[in-house]
Amino acid sequence: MPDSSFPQPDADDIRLTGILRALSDPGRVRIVQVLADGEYHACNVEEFGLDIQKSTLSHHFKTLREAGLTTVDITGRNHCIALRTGELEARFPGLIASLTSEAAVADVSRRAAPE
Amino acid sequence: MPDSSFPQPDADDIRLTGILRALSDPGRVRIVQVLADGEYHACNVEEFGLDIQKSTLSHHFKTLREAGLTTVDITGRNHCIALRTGELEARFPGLIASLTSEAAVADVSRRAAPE
DNA sequence: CAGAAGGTTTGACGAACGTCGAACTATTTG
DNA sequence: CAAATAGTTCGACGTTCGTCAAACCTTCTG
Repeated sequence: MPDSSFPQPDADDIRLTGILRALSDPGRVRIVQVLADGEYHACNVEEFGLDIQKSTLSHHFKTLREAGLTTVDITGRNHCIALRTGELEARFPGLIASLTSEAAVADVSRRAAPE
Repeated sequence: MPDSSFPQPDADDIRLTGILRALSDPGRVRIVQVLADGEYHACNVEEFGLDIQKSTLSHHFKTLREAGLTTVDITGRNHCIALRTGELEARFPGLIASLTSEAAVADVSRRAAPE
């Protein structure tokens, strides 16, 4: 059960447009791809290698969670997030798989257009 | 071959982040879903049922085309667009299929949250 | 209990975005 | 050739977004 102070939508309330809106930022796509291993990951900057401040990262976490993509686990002062893989697959079959495929990860890793 | 005055990226230059950026607008997602039948569709407002002005629609067409999602065919004064289905599938397998699945179309059709 | 550690929240700022109406271009029709 | 048609481009507008630094809140540690 998710922590009540970090609300997330019910599975039925996850909207495709909300997901796509959340994934319009390359950094957030990267986060989802890192989470694709199904594990919980610590909510710190090093974990995702994103060269942004922690307040910005926290904002991205919030955006992903409110879109229904992630869930949070809090133990002590450590926050961890994970993909809601099962619920997302049930709702939009194949979507997460295609976004975290080898081709997708390779494309996002190569950040911008090679000049 | 695409018309030179409506440039589109080569298949290899289609970026996932570009696609997701283009699809962050619900109207553009809707357009892609209408195009999912593989046919060319006229570039007019009625075709997509989107309650926006034609200048706005044209802006959406441009965004989709520059992201590599669509291609244009011009005959006389009629412009038609189609999804670049094959190239997109080759580049990001399963992505378009998941975005235009029955579940995805149903979700986007039900525009906002039911109160 | 004082301080450190791990993240979140707040407020502000500039950039990017969706939208529209008006002007424009090219083609077809009378 | 003049008017109509199909759609794009331009310029302007209000809004939303990503970003950061600073303040904040909990939990852990000495």
